[in-house]
Amino acid sequence: MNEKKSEKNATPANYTDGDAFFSCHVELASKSISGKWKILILYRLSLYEFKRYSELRKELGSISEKMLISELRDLESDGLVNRKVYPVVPPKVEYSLTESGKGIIPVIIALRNFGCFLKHRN
Amino acid sequence: MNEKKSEKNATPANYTDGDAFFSCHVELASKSISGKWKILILYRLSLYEFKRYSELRKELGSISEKMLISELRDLESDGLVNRKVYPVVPPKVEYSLTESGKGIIPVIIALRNFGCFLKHRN
DNA sequence: CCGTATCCTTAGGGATACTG
DNA sequence: CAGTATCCCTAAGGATACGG
Repeated sequence: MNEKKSEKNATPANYTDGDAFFSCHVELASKSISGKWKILILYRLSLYEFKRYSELRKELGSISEKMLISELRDLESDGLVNRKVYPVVPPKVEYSLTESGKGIIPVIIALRNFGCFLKHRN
Repeated sequence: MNEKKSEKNATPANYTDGDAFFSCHVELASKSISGKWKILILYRLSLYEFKRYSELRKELGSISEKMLISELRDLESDGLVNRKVYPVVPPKVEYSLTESGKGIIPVIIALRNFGCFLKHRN
């Protein structure tokens, strides 16, 4: 993995992958989580089997209705999030990660670790 | 890790962590890579020990001068990227990941895997 | 409860030209 | 080569009010 490039230091990381392809994959993935709220929403969803709209809203704190719903719609059309409507009154809607959506979990974990590291350096 | 929540399904992920803290870490990390180009820049830097400005620009293709330089400045002041100026003419400037910056590598790898997975589903 | 609909503001980002 | 300096514009995001 870490092959010597010069006599002095090793390359930080060689992912042993076709370069253009790799970039493309990273790009693809990062696009699906772009925006101020997407990863935080996905993170929240990853903590529960199902999550109601109102709960999500409460936990995310400062997000506006508009943003929450539009981000959820994006994630839904990307196939990362499932929306389940119960035909009851008052309305009940539950969101959850799809199988594809669960693929984001390792990313979230890595991000958590990185954030934790950032916080405690110095 | 995956404790049963109902009789039917397991919780997708319980990170066995203080919830508020966790969210905070994820948020912190995601802020430092927000923006259209940051992860792609970090990814590029992670592939090499040092990378010259012009090379970076070439590899990133469609990025504008303004964006590249401002993203690099952001990353620099976040302590993720190092800028080394050689007092020669014509000018030569090399960018590299700091030790903190290298902490992003697992995130990039996870993103790559996720992107790869997204691409090949169906 | 779960959203829409509007309006509004800012900043993210791009194009181009110029400089030490 | 490695940036600055401008100008410009769209869309991301926020606040609020209303609707099924």
